[in-house]
Amino acid sequence: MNTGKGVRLIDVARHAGVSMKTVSNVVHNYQHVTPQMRERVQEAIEQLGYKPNLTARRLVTGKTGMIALAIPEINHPYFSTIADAVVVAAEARGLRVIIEQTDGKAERELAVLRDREAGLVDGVIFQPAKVSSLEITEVQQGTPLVLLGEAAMPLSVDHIMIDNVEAARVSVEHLIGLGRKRIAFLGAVVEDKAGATVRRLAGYQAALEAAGLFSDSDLVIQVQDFTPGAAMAALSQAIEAGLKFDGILCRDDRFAVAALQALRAHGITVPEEVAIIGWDNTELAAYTNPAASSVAPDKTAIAEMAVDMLIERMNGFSGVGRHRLAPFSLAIRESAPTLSSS
Amino acid sequence: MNTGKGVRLIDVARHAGVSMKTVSNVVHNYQHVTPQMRERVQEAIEQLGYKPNLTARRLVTGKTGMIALAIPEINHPYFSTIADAVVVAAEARGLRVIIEQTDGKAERELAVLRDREAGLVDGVIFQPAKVSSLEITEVQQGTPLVLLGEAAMPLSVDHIMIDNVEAARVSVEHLIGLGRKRIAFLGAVVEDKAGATVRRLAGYQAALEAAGLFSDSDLVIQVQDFTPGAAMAALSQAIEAGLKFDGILCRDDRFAVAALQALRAHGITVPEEVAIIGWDNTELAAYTNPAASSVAPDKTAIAEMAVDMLIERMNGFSGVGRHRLAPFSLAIRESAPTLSSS
DNA sequence: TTCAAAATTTACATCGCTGTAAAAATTACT
DNA sequence: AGTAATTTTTACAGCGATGTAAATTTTGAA
Repeated sequence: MNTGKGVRLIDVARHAGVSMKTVSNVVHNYQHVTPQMRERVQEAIEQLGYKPNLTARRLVTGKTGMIALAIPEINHPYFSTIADAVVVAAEARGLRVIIEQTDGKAERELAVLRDREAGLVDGVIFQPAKVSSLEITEVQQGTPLVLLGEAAMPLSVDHIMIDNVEAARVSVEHLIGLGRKRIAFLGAVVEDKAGATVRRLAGYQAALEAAGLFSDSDLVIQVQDFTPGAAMAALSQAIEAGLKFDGILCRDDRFAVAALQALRAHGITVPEEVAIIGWDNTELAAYTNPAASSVAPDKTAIAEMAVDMLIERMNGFSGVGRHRLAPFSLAIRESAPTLSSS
Repeated sequence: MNTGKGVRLIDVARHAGVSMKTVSNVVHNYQHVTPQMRERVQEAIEQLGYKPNLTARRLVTGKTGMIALAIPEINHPYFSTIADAVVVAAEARGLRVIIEQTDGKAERELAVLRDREAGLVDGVIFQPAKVSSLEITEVQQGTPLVLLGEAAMPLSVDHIMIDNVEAARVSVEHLIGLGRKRIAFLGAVVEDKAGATVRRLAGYQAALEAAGLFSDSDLVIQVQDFTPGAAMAALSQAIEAGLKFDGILCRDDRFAVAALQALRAHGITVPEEVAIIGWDNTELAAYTNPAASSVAPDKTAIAEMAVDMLIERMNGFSGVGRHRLAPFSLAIRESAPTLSSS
């Protein structure tokens, strides 16, 4: 009998008077096992309370059954929803998820890719914030990888995002449909050089031009960083400097919340005087006052596409990077309602 | 040379012309290695790009270096903050975290407890919602476990929460200090039988009685479930039934948001006519309009206490369950400001 | 009944690393 | 210099499961 704490395969085998491999076959539901043998082994398993040791199994198979999800911060309404969706999607496919926070720091993002210790996970889903496409290709070691978001998308790596240009276009179109003529963009974040901002601005401008509206660069409001405080300060300053506008497309829901606060502080009504659309459709948007309309990426779809693509890679697919667009919609709420109720 | 993909310890050993154990010693910074030997091995490690295989290491040591955090849902502002804090605390102590969502289902909660035997993680931090103290003791088999929250706290298991009675008392005291006389509690959730509600109600009542106020059971508002919608419906119904009150202590921030919406829908001003205090001090509370005061559990402290207690258990401590109270404060915002600004 | 083919079961090497105990090299002390 | 004490390095047996190939039993056809 085994002296340690755990019951091993060999303990079960001896107890049932069979070989280890037969027990293993029963555990794995291997088809060529006679019913009576299966029953005998099953009984031994239950009597001894045997639980397979995953670590040992992994050492032999070389698979961990785990994937990593690396995101800037868990404690962010968008990312926590993505994390939720990825965990659910992975679980449905028999995988477990380790969540890694990069804090949006380049160094930590690289650490995720470099994979200091091998064999922790079979693959990685990664939403970068700082690291460039080039750095990713240089550092990536052959561990299956799927990228999320707009920050980096090297041609060689699988990647998923929503069509930001189109989403921005649709949003601005919605504002125009409400009769708005001077629509601002909050905001162009200084540290976000190559990412979402450019695409969203492109869609923003395209919609304006398509409607024959003048796109005034003063209406593109610069924000120092990603905090709501910075957005509120930037917008307040613009208002106080005399900027006039009747609609705002916000870079994310936190900025939308900041915009609501800034407008309220200046006695400007929403949506009467200014209509607002946020981005990400997080819980925040539903709970503000007034509730905020928001671009709604299909987070479940993103997660499922990501996990599926990752599994294909883990199963040996090695084609060039696939770049997919996930669906999105526009969640309509009070801050930029439909025309009928406006 | 190794035919497979990974460079192994033995490959490094041969390359450097030393034994495997010496390489292992260098990797582990074992002190009794001569500097020149260390350098020689280090060079081989770098030349070959060796990464230790965690799975193999685990099989030998029996430690995984990972802990599980089991919570009802990641995508909830309170739990995502806790998750954040636990990940940070664990990482600072050299541990990685697997996050498991139980969806608040008893079945999944039990699965979490049973699962540990499989050697996936070295310990579990678990915030139960449904499972009883008895069930936990029955299923738990000596694997390190630390419980969070108010739902279950078997004597035999380590446990952390804030002093709910005291927190409720302080909150109601604050409302009384603002001159409020009829203070409601939103809400007593039907399915939460033995948990937080009882404690918070006790503190609520204690504060009322200490101030010589009548505690009217009509002011304890029943809510069907934990969704904001249910809370909003319950409060709206109470208002329409003619219930009068000038302050509300809410069970959590989502309820506080719901209360704000219900009051607004009925044209009742906050904080002038009704002052509101939420619970958990999540991001939501800061972003509502008006911003909501909220009971603020010290989430960092909770996470650090939990990880530290778990590590002690993992290191062999086997005393009786320790029950600790984590600090909390009252985050004051517009919905129930300080007297001077009210 | 006999023998080849197919279905079950077995024995054991192997995955990559670490712990142990022993060997070798170095240092310290008469 | 000679021997004991100490430090450094080595050899190799596991950790607990699975994959392979061989051994055994069962089945089917002649």
